[in-house]
Amino acid sequence: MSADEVRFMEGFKIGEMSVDPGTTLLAEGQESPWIYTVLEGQAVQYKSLSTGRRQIINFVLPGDFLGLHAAMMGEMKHSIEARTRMVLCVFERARVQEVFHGQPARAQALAWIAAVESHLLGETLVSVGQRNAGQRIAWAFLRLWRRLEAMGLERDGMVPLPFRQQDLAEALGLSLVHTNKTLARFRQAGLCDWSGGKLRIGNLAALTGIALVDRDDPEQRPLM
Amino acid sequence: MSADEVRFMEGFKIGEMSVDPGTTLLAEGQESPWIYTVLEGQAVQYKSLSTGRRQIINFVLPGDFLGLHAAMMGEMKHSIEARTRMVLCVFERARVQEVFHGQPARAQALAWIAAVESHLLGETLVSVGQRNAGQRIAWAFLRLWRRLEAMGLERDGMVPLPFRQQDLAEALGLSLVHTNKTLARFRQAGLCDWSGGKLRIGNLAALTGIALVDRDDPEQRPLM
DNA sequence: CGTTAGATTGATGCTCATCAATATTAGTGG
DNA sequence: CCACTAATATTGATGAGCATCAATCTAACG
Repeated sequence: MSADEVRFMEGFKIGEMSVDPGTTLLAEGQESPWIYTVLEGQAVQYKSLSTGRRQIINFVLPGDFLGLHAAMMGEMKHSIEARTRMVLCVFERARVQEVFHGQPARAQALAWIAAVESHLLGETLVSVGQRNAGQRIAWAFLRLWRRLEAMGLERDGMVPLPFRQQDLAEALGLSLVHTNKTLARFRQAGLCDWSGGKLRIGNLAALTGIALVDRDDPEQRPLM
Repeated sequence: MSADEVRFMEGFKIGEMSVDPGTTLLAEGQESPWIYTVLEGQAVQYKSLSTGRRQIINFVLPGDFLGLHAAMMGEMKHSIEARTRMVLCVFERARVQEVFHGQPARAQALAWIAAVESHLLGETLVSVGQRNAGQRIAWAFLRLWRRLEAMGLERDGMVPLPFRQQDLAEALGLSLVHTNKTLARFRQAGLCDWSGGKLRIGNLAALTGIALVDRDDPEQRPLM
């Protein structure tokens, strides 16, 4: 996935950009003239409800492409908010059209990105729809761990995970309190420890066992 | 969306195909040589867990494109099972590559389809993650009603909805029993009546009020 | 050193899952 | 055309998981 995104951006880049934590990169309903890929930093992608609730759709990691909906549909269908300082590659949204005329590899990469996004959302839906709190958290941690490790961000058995418990709760359709208590149980059981913005997996096998309610093989998955 | 799909298929079609209810059109993990668009009939799109549970990812209606994941990623990431007799347009998966070389409109249509799919999955995730049983069902009914009505399938104030309560439950992450009881409440309240494979909306305003916990305007949405 | 964002912990009760029957409908073969 | 079977829908009872409310605690920061 990352390889495709890199291929997509080459020679198409407008510039680089650096933003502070808390910055809203793209806003729901907005017709941003820019789209991005993430070089450094992490963010959350969410949808808001009028009640003030939010559903976090995805955690944004280095290598991710931002603005697919803006690129294809003109406007964003969710918002993206930085959780750390971030460095981004900036592209002009309007020029996405060109890609489909005469740049087949890039066009395909874009469609690929979209297909993978829908695949991952499907997986998330399964988790939120069918699993209990512990299973959802275990699943999310493993998914994040794998991606971050694959990006080479693992150090001393830990990966950077600079989100709030509230973010995780909103990603998994849980309350903050229940998320907190489940995290405490995991920590006590030595399964994993997420604190200070770092995630450490204490017992990979056990955590996998909890998360593995589906038919996926425990091996590395190509799309993560 | 439907318009794009039609554009995608023209002059690319291999043949038509008719299947009986219960047929599995595409199976999770399978590398199908075919992809489809739906001319008639309805189906469910789901992912299975090893526990026997299933998460229904989407209800498939006429006009839908089937096999995006197979087209872009080689293998299906979910299964599709017919719930009625269906008539389908059949295409050769292998030829999807050609689309990106020299058929920009079709390539764009494909990317559009993928983007819309990810958008709709995001909406579903919000529903399952943030709303209670009644809200989820109201939301699902309105979504289905709009699409079916837009397809011209409304008749006598009813649209065909040939799914089981179990299907709806699995789509919304609810138990069959609770779904059934919520449907009974809705029926008694005169909000809507789903029985005999037909959905009738009794009180559109009230149902919308229940479902409308988000910021969407109550008007027709372009992507449905 | 006060202020604020985030994390933690306890108490309470509602929503919803689960178990278990029974009712209904549709489909099938004699 | 009617018993027989299987699939689906319906209803009641029970309790677990989780949301919610309300404090308190910790850490970062100007």
